[in-house]
Amino acid sequence: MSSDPPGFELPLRLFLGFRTLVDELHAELGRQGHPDLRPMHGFVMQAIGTRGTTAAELGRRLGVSKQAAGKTIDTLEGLGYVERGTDPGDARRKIVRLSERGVDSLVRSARIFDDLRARWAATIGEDRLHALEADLRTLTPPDYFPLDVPGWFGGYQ
Amino acid sequence: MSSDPPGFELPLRLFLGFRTLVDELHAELGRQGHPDLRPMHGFVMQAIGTRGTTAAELGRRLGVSKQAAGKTIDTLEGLGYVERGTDPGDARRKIVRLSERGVDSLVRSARIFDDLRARWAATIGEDRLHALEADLRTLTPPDYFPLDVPGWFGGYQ
DNA sequence: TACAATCGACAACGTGGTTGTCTAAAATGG
DNA sequence: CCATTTTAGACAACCACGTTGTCGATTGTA
Repeated sequence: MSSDPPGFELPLRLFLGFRTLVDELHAELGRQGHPDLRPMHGFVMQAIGTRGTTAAELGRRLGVSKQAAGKTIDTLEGLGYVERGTDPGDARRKIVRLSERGVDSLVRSARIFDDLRARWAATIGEDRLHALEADLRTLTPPDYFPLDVPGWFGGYQ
Repeated sequence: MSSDPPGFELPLRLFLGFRTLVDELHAELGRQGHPDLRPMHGFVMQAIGTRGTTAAELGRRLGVSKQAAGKTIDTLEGLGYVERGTDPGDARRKIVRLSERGVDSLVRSARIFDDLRARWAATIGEDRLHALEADLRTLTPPDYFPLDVPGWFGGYQ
């Protein structure tokens, strides 16, 4: 099929779709009181979850070292999105939990993403969007959540 | 429509699709003699093009400072993928051109991406993949090529 | 009880990004 | 024609995020 698009357009479009959605999310998030959040912060907080976790566990979940996870937690703690506590059953562990502000940002993010999805559905149709999501679900690994994006893309080794 | 997927799945799937394709590209690229290329290098070389460019122009094209573009060129030059030359008509400008090795990596990348696209077409069907590409083309800006990914995602401001 | 494994912290380093400053060369304008 | 502004590239200082290596403290285990 010589009429097929060249293969390099596909990754570019996927990235642009991702970037467009995330940029619009953060523009709106900024208007709603969270101007200092970066794209990766949302993924990290999602990975922390409502039950909390530790730096080492977070690192494993995100595919980065525990030191890198610890630094990111430092940043989020400085911004007021997470809080550190102790584990009564294990003096080594320090539990990281979302603060009220952290939960608020996740709630708003979910709502904004729903709105953005609705706009996409209005543009190409709900059936087409549904098919797009279904196809991507087929083509991508199910439980994969890599968050080493800066290093992965730019190359820290 | 309470049966619609939550909005946050869409950006995640788009990113995973992008990441899956690029990871498989670089795995194969590594087997074909280019093990030290990072994801961003391909985008940068694509932006340099066969006609060559300058650091300042490259920075404008990629949305980063000329200093950042210059550093990336330093890296690619050290890896042997680009070469610096002078501009006979303007002593200030230093033209950056793809080396033979750089062109080879782009040719191989294009072929590998075509193969990966064919595999996706075999999985979900050429018509569905065609629709997916067409929809993404509708939903994303046409001539946008942002390469500040590490900073954009992680946050250098 | 001695030993191994785990957690969190610290240090050193590499890479990519930024801004600011500087010199040289080119474009502009009176 | 010359003075001024603009542009390109190099250099330095700095920040963010990643890595590996090391360490003390705590927990699990043979």
